[in-house]
Amino acid sequence: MGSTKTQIFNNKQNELATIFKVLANPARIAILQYISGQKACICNDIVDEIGLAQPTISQHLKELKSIDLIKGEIDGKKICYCINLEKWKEIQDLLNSFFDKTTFNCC
Amino acid sequence: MGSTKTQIFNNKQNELATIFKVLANPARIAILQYISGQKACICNDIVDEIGLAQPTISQHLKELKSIDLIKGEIDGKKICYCINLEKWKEIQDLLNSFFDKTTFNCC
DNA sequence: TTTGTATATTGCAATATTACGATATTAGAT
DNA sequence: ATCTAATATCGTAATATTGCAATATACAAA
Repeated sequence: MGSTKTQIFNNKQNELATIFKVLANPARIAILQYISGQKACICNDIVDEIGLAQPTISQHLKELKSIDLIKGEIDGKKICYCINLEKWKEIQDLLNSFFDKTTFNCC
Repeated sequence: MGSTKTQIFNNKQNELATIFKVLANPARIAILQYISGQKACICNDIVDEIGLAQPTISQHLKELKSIDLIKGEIDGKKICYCINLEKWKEIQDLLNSFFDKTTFNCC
């Protein structure tokens, strides 16, 4: 008890929930907005910008990476984090198809 | 420590995160899909359909109601839950505007 | 090769979420 | 009035998430 019963749902439902979960945090929203507005995206800049401790930011970046929403290119001792545009669009389409399919109403 | 530091983020970011959080559960996804495909949407039907206990479903419905994603009309001793189409579209637009604004890339 | 800087990982405390049994509430049926 | 069915609420156990200090790693510069 306590954990989500993923076994009783189908893959699509679990996948959607996972995507929503990654986005369900204001720090991660803020990180995505910040990354997408910058040319050079370094973790330490994000730390200064967002106002959370460096390990916390690093953890959030890891979660964003877990669904390939961002990608990090190593650049010397820094890492340049970028939006993964391809995946970004793919997820937007997936969410829209969820919203479009679930629109039929009963009342 | 432990709870999200909502104070350091702006209203839009927190609002988006809250919406994503409500959607970040396969049971709630399944409930939305089920409700939208039915004409008469009663909680007990949902319990049978989803396979979670009645109090659990009731709690999930409450969370969906908390952002007005669904509305429940009392019908005798039953309650007819329906997608709130207006809010549904509003949220879809909000998410799309987030995805569209955050698309600019650095790499 | 030591030093400094950027980022990741670990471990842990605080808090939130998920699920459900027990119980309450509400309303129609008997 | 009492019974029954549908739904909500309460209380609680299990698990997940958030955030951070401490520490590790990786690399460039001195």
